[in-house]
Amino acid sequence: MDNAPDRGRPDIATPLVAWFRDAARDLPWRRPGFPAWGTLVSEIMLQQTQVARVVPRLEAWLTRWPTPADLAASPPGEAVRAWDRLGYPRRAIALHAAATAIAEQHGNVVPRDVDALLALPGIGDYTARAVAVFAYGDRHPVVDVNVRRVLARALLGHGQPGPAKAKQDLPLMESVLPEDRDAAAATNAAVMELGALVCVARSPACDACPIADRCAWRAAGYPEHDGPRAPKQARFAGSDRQVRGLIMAELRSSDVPVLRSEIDLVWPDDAQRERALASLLRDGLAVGDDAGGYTLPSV
DNA sequence: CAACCGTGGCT
DNA sequence: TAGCCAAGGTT
Repeated sequence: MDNAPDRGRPDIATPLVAWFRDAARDLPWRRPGFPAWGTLVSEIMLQQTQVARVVPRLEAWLTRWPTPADLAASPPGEAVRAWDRLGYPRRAIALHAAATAIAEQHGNVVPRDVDALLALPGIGDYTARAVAVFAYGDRHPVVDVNVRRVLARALLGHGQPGPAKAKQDLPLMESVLPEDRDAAAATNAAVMELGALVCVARSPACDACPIADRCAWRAAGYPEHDGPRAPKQARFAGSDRQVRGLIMAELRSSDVPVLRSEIDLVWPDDAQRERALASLLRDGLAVGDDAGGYTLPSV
């Protein structure tokens, strides 16, 4: 047990892991024996998507496709349909492609190596490490928005994390991790859970925080955020994203090709509708057939 | 690096 | 209620 903090920083790992043992939510991917494939699917579903919306889709997904090869054997359009309304349906296409690569190039076993995971479509810096740590118990820093916020507050004394910089937070999280593998994995999960349940973006529950006594932000009197902020999300109403979503809803709900005349009904602006449809075709989320209809991808 | 990519919960 | 925010990734 080596929990010695680096660089004179306070030890947040020990109290957070102790807190996590009691406070951790009972989530599917924390069940004993949960497969690495399930962890991979869950992490992709969880990208920018709340836990409560993911859980039911995840369980249905794993029942239908218990291994990567099972998913690879279905058409990608079925993955898009099962994705339902989780949003960012390109993730479903990427997950299908990742499953195909795992089945064909990795013996149907989800890779354990971070670089091998990074080479899969739809898997970036966060997801690769999350799979290596949460599915395989390896020792890597896992940095998502929750972790960035906890570190910004507890260690740097900032109210909010700055814009996500290229891997700048990885060394900081690394400095928090105990040497021991299992303890490091638990610390990753605990910091993330604190950010999700207690050290939330708005109205953090500092009274219930297990590291309030060593929080730099609290010690500094909760200064307002000064540095650069993360960029604001683009307006959704009236956006191309909304139009894409409306077209995708049509395609998902139809067993037969959707005619142009039906797609024309989902949005009044011709140019924007055409732009959205073209981008869906480009992304492989929609396919045009010979008869001028559109479907989800069947191959 | 900035812009883009869905959908819904929460205050 | 309008806006913020969510276990990010790709281009």
